[in-house]
Amino acid sequence: MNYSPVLTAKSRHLFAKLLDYTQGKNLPKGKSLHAHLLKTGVFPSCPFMSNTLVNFYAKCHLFSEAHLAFVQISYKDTVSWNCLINAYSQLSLRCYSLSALELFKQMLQHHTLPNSHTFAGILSSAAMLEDSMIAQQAHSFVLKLVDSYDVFVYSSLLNVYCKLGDLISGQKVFDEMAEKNSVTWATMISGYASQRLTKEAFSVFRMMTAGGGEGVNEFVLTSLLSALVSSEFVDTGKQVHSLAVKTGLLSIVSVGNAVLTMYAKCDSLDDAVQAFELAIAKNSITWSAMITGYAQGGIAPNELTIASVLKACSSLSALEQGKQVHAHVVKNGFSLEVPIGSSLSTMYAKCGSLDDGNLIFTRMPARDVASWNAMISGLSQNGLGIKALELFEEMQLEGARPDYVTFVNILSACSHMGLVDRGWEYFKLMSDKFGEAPRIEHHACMVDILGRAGKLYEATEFIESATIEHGLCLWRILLSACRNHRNYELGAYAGEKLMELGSQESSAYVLLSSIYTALGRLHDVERVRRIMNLRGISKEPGCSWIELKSQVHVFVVGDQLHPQIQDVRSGLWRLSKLMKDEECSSILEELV
DNA sequence: GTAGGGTTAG
Repeated sequence: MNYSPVLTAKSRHLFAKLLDYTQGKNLPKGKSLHAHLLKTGVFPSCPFMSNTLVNFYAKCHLFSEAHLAFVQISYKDTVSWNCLINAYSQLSLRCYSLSALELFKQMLQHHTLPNSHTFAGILSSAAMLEDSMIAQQAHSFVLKLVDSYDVFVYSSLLNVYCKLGDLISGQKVFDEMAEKNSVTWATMISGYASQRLTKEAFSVFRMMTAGGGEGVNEFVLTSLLSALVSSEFVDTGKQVHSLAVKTGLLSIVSVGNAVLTMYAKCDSLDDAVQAFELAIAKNSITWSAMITGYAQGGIAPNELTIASVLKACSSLSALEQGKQVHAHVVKNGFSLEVPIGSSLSTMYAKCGSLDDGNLIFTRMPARDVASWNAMISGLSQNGLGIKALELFEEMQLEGARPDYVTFVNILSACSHMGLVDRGWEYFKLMSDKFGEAPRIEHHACMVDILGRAGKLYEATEFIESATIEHGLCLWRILLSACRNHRNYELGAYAGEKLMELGSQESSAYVLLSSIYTALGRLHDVERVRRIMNLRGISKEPGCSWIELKSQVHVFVVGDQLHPQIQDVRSGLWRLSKLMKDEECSSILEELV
């Protein structure tokens, strides 16, 4: 069946909607439009509607859906292939770059002619893989198939040569380009910067700004700043810094980070610290840069700075960097008093290095409540709940006064170990002995304790008698517990409460509708879905990643793409079987 | 009518 290339007014309207959903990553609406297009036969026979659908799933990061839609398209044209190839190459992960190249091979085998859009993606995959063979092959393809000097393709080509360290070829491509834009300039500058060719990087920048400062953006500035790598450039660095202020670009986090790093590399640690303290936006890179700056600078920061850097290490679980700071503490002869001792033990405990944390903790001349809390929570989170409770007793013997955080920690320890009575005991002790009114966190812990232990009606009664605001999260915890214990009636009750209270969490709605499905109440399933749509709540695809040998592996729900996905699945199956005996398989069942 | 390129740390 061939589809007429001319769209009716109605189809044109639907097409505009699909584009709209793609931009807004509106998964539920896009999916229901997909179903409609399938019913009317527009998908998979209408080429550009189908291509847009592939792109829609790719933009929503549902790659298996995108792949499936792509496979189903009746007549795959160049754009169909490009949608999928570029979706993979944009992920900037080695395994997906390989998938992009594999698709390109298949595209050629299907006698589909690639065009400039194809090469933009293929070249960025080649850059990701730092594969010079692929780069050269793609280059000769470009010379044959892309007639004009397409600025996208040539920027990618320039980029791949820069990544390979071949600045001769890079400069040649750069010179040949008829049209240059900010991306081109930034790429050329960063190419020279990465080879520590500071003079060349700056001469490119001067060429760029010769006709006024147009086109200077955050990419250009960060690239330029990265070229300033030693103290001889500190004055130049200050000029670039002031340019960043003048243009207002300093408020962008990447620019702020680059300024900080520049000062640290130019041995101007005071300026780096000032840049850090004045930074409007900070992220993990900011902290990382500051820590490295201290580590390389050899200048001893004061106690409070060390403490705040250690705190950053804790929240980022940055054990290696935390150790670097510890080395500084030792080298510069700081004592283990508060705040340094406290933040050090906290850092080790939060990073899961309990023995080191405990060592610091016991050596401290005096401990503040934060160090007690950190050790207690470290023990509890690493499966040593009994030890956590013992430490709580020890804390009281030493005369330290527990605060509300302490109680959150010991209640969650009780929850992990299934200690219902102890939980109640501590919950009451909190107000009776220490005059601390239980907060929402403590209520949440209690619901969790009761829920895990299967005391679902007691938990319900607890929630309904609680005189505390934000009861929403309590019902949410109960709902999960009901699902785990397969008490669907009570689960439906909790779910209805959540909807009534106007929960915005997609997972609550999904759970509730799955409970109604299990109960066979299909019109209720429909009702929940309707309310969810009405309130504009969409289900974000679950995504997780781990780092192995400096390579990040990403997994999305329904993933078919990871090269070892079969091994991962069979591994999960094995684990699930093992866990069946332990009666906790419900968590894994959803994964497999 | 649908698809594309670049930066900062370690």
